[in-house]
Amino acid sequence: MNVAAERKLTILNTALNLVRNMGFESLSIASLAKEVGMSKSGLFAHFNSKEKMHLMILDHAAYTFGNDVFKKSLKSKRGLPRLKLIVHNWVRWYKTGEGGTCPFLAAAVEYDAKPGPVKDRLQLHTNTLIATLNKSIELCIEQGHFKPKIDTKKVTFELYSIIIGHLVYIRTMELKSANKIFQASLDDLIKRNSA
Amino acid sequence: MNVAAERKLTILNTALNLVRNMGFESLSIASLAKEVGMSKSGLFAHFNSKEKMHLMILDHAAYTFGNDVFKKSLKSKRGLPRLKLIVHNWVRWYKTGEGGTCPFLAAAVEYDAKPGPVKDRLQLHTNTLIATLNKSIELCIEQGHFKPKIDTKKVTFELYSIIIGHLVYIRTMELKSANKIFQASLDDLIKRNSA
DNA sequence: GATTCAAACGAACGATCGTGCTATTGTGTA
DNA sequence: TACACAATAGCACGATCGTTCGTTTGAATC
Repeated sequence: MNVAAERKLTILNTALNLVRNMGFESLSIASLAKEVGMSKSGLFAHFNSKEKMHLMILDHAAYTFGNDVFKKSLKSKRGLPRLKLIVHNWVRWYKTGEGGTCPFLAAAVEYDAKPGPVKDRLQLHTNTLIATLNKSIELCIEQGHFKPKIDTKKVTFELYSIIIGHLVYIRTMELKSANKIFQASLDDLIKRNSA
Repeated sequence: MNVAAERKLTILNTALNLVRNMGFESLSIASLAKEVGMSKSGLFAHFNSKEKMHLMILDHAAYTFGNDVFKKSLKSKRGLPRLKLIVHNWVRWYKTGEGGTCPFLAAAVEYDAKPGPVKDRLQLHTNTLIATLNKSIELCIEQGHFKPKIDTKKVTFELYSIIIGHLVYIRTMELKSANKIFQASLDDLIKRNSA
């Protein structure tokens, strides 16, 4: 990889980590520069505006998430095994000490009520995420693992919901039993929809 | 009510609205002062520090939420009717145009990784919220509406999850069918646990 | 080795941040 | 009505914000 491209990747990875631990607004260009180890103006030149920086972080988050969660699940057989791996990868995103909250959730807090390019991008990525999850549930039907009659939109919603719920239980409440409860709910959800 | 107390209520209500639409960090003392219509230093005197302001907003959010969602549900008969009203009141919190995201979710984004009094308070309120929800589910068992054998912690988790999920579907994705999907999931959850 | 061009830097800008002061206003009580 | 005191305002502070500018560095090209 290019030297310049590597540098940019380092910046975006660092930025993503910071955003996932303190939100978007708290991430100043100066603090990010210090974290990366370069000057404020030097880092600024990579983005040319804070809004563009936010957009790039959002894109990088989507790219990273797509890789870590969805792409890595392709090595499992399509259908239920793959769906399970997706959930497993997803949950790992929140559990690792290096991780943090969902970057899209962080963006949502600050941008849901602020129309503009950032909110649009956030919406795009969130829609893609849900659509991808929905697709992998449809695959479960196709493979005969789930009942054909189920409402995949509803199942997608429920699965996404307990993942976000798990995030809150783990990070905000720091509940010891969060993993166990989540797993029980997940198993139950799968059982309800299994053929 | 006292003039001073009324003023403080106005300040806190305004602050809460702002927080629910742009997060905690974006809420500066100056911007809040302007919104309320008073001077920066005049408003500052009410809190004496930004951290204390965040704490008071958090407390006010908990108080308001407790009133709007839980206290107002007491007029319904205990058990399932009351639980349904709780959920109804809760969802209304997100749907009104004046509303916004969950203030505790907003705080979580910025404070989950920052140990200190604010995170402690956030944790306290979130725990209380979940405990109260759990209690009202236990009441459903007591009243014979829910099966006695169900794991109330798990049901609480699932109910809380779809409410948060609904919030994301409504506010971030702005999905037209969000209400319908949520209602279907809610009905399903109730049916699964009904005696 | 000279030239070129992008990357990074240091310094500075106006604006705003949170936070102290002191003075002034307003409210409730004697 | 006069007094006491809380509430608010005005002003200034150092720090930090996003941003601009001109300069310096470093690597690739000729």
